[in-house]
Amino acid sequence: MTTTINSISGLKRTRARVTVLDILEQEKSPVDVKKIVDGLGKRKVKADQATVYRIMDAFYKKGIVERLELGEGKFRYELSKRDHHHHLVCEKCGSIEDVRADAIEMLEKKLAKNTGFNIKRHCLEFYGECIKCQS
Amino acid sequence: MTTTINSISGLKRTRARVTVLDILEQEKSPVDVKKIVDGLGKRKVKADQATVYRIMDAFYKKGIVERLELGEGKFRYELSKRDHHHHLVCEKCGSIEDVRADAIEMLEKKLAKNTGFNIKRHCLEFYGECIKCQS
DNA sequence: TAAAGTAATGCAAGTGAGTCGCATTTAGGA
DNA sequence: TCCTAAATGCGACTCACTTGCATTACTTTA
Repeated sequence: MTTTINSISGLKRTRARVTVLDILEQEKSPVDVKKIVDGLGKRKVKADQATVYRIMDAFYKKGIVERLELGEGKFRYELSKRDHHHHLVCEKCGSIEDVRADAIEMLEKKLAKNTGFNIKRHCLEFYGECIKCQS
Repeated sequence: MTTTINSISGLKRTRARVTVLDILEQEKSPVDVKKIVDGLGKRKVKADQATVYRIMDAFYKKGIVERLELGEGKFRYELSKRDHHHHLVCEKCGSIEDVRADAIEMLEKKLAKNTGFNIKRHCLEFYGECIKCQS
């Protein structure tokens, strides 16, 4: 299934935006803005970095992408998938694997009930060493 | 219980560092570097921001403080407490409450077993609306 | 308690991520 | 095809954080 801008009203279907979506679809790991700008360049689509920041911001606000902070002091983005998931971040090689953790949803409900806090989303990431780096 | 630098070998006990620890003890919520610099100023301890960044980095590497990214594009710090906890971040007023979520530890063990990933730490934060802001 | 050596700091400049204002271009509806 | 709001490019700017280097000040040891 490919993500299209048409499916989200309010955003014009520009060359840059379409190509950004394409880049996000190719990538299995969350990407930063720099990588997106590079990816656009490779595809002969020139777009200023300010434009890319604005695109990512628009996509984020529309819920088209998720925005992650992985302890690097910058944001990474990935397409919002239907299956909510989290990440295993290797602190040695920087690889990022997806991982499901359904138990969180229940925990979230419980916490909301106990604290009265209206929890809308959460962020759960695991850091350590991937299998390759353990050898 | 007060945190002391003596208890962690390898760091000199300077005025700035002692005062930073004091500031962290006073604060219930995780603080950013700006607030620490301000806090030092209020206590008549002048310290350059570069120094504060170096102090926080040293504390973080020694495990004296935890370093958090709460979706703001900057880091916050809090004293490493014996009881591991997470945060409820209000997206309206910015308040940050502590919350325990022991279930995570079990989940982490399970994930490590299933994936082969050597998980060393995790980051779990909840975002939404606090009770006050719900009125 | 003074000297010495190393770690910490101040200062100033630099980097990198992200933002903003404004003039120009373009998508897409009339 | 025309018109207009939305999107973009460009340049300058902010903000978090870092670095190099000269100076200061802990702490050890004599």
